[in-house]
Formats: sequence, C-alpha cells, structure tokens
Amino acid sequence: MSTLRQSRADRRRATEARILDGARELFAEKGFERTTIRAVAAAANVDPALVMQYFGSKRELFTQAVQAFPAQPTATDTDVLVDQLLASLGLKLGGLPEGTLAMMRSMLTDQTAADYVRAALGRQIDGVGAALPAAEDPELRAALVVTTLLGVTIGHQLLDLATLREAPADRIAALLRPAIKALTEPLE
Amino acid sequence: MSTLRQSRADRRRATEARILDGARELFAEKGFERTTIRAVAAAANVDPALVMQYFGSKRELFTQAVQAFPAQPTATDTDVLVDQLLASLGLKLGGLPEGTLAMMRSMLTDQTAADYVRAALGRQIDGVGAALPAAEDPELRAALVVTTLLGVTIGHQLLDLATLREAPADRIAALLRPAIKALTEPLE
DNA sequence: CCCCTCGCTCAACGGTTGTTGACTCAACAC
DNA sequence: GTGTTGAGTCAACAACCGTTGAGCGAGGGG
Repeated sequence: MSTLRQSRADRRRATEARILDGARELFAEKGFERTTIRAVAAAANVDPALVMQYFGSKRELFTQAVQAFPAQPTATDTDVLVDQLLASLGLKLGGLPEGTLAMMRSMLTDQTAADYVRAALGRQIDGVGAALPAAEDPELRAALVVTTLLGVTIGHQLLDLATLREAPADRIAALLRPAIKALTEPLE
Repeated sequence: MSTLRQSRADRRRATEARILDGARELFAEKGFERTTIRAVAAAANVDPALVMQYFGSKRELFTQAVQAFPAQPTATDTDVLVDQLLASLGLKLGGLPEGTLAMMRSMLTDQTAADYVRAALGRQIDGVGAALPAAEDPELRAALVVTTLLGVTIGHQLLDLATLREAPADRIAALLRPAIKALTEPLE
C-alpha cells in the first residue's frame, strides 16, 4: 500500500468515496435496476453490508451517487443561448459527468430517475423559453430545442452511434447550430 | 362469456394473442427487466408456466411481442424526405405502435434492445444520408436528423413532457420542419 | 365409447437480490 | 493498560424471479 498512517476518519471518508465512485460508474453503465449492491461493493473492495450501513438503501446510494444535473443556462441573447446549449452537450473533453449519464441511463425504466429528469428538463425548458424572442409558442420551441439536444446526447453518449462518435465535436456543434437557430426563429 | 363454441385451435390462438398483447403493453410501460413473466401471465389470465411453454423464454417472448420497427423512408427529394420523417414521428393518431415503444423503453438498459435500436437507427441514418444532396458530411447530417427526431419522440412518448403532450401534432411538425431542413442544407 | 392429444394449472426448485444482526478487530480516549 | 467506539466482515433471511416437470381435464378422432 502506498498510503500509510491514515486516521480512522480518513479511512472512512476514503472508502465512502470509493463506494460512491464505483456506484456512479456502474449506475451510468448498467442503470439502476441492473446495478447490484454486491457489484458496487466488489468494485470498492468492500463487503456489501458496509454499503448498506453507510447509505441505508440502494435508492439512497443512487441519489447520493448521482446528485447533480448540468446547470441550465440563462442568457437573454439568443445567439449566446444557443452557444451555451451546444457547449453543455457534453461533446468536448470526456463527455458529460458520470452522474448525469447515470441519471439519463435509468430515466426510461426507473420511476425516480424519470421524475427527476422530467423536472430538470422542465426547468431547462422554462429557462430557454424565457430567453426566446417574442415569437409564437416560446415554450413549445424551447421544448423542441431541449429534446433535440437530448436526442443527440442519447445517440452519442448512451447508444454509441458510430457516426456521431467518429465525428469531431466542433463539427457536430457547427451543423447543429443552424437547426437550433431555426427553432427559435419565426416561421417564414 | 360471449364467445361460445371455440375450437381448440381457436382458443390456443386467442390466448397466445392475449399473452402477446399483455406482454407488449407491459414491456412498453415498464421495460424488459421490470416486466415479469408472472405479470404478463396475470394480464392474460393465464398461468405463468403457460407463457414459458408457448414462448420458451422471457427473451423470446420479448422479441416475439415487440417485432417491428418503423420502416425507414426512402425518398430522393429532400422536401419529401423531411415530410416522411416528420410523419413517422408518431405524433398523430395514438402515437407509435406499442412494440416500438417497448423497444425504445428498454434500449438504454437492455443489451439486446440497444443492439437492435442501434442497428435500426444505423439503417435509417444510411437511408437518409443517401437521400441527402451532395452536401458535406451527408452521413453525419443524417445522424443528427435521426437523433433529433429520436429526442423529440423520447420527450413526447416516453418522458411525457407536458409541453410536448399539450401541443398539437401539426404545430410540432411545422416548427420542426425548418430545423430538419437546416440540417440538410449547406452552411452559409 | 375409448383413448390419445393438448391446452392449461399446480407446486416446486435454484439462483439472485436487498437487507439485517451478530461478530471481529484495530484505533482512539482516558 | 483498559475500556469504548466504530470500521469492516460473515452468514443468513425473506422475497422475488425465470424456469421446470408432473399432473388434470376437456376435446376430438377412431
């Protein structure tokens, strides 16, 4: 072992973090249902009972491990908004945070994750809608913008579509920009 | 009972269909993992063992129940293509077939469903890419078109986003058309 | 009418899962 | 040094799942 002389509190914090990291990775890879407490414990080199003792239940472990969702952008200018949205796509530098991937992975088959994502997307839609120019149906347009980016993210990060994986990130953003822009502009 | 005097073969076909219908509905609602043979059997008023006897395994029941995926459109003209794509969104008249919903519901957490959807989307991407004008990166553009529609479908049919559910179908299609068109046109 | 066929049920097995309680042992306080 | 706290383990329970084999009873051909 490289780490010598850890205090008891240090060891506790370390194994707790190891459990959370393993849980995040497994939840992101297999989803809530197919991720087992035993597998998480094994990934952290720990007894399954310890995971329960620290986090109470599998659900609690999930919520603790997943936590955050990307902050929704707030911009009044449409062009800046589009840039912010494209930037939060997770295209650059290692993709989205693993907690977000875990949440998205489970959102179609787990009620709790579905509720969370629905609420988060709802907030994002409201934010985008408020920033849109005084066009017709700003909220519907915002919903289409958000779900469009959701679809590209799913295809890229979760389904691993070869065409998207092989494409350079800035190329995707460049092609996507006019499409997003078209959703925010009045119909001709 | 209203049905009297069914032949043995008729009864067999009837219960088989009842099992398949219940399975399709449950798979579409809860996904592969969380759908239990016992629940399918209960929905069809039948013993769980009978489901096994007829379909061999849960996997086989899934593939038999889910079957089809919407046929990919083949059109040389871009405008016609866009219309075809928007039409296959499942926005009109009761949404997508339940088998398709079942497949999509499980695609993030089930390996078999993921492979199937990846292949189906790949074919769709190839089809759209071949129909695109001689612009740059036709395949990448096609992938973005397909994943965009995928995202809207997920938000609408699977996540039940209120904004999309409340909007009239033709309005969504009208707002989406310029965005899809922008993905197919050369950058300015 | 007999008897075989076949739709269908009943009861159970083996495996996996989340969860629990008793236990061990090293770290810390006094 | 002694007693206590708390990190970590071990073994097990209860529930649920897919799956199986034996058996029942009506239907249809001879």
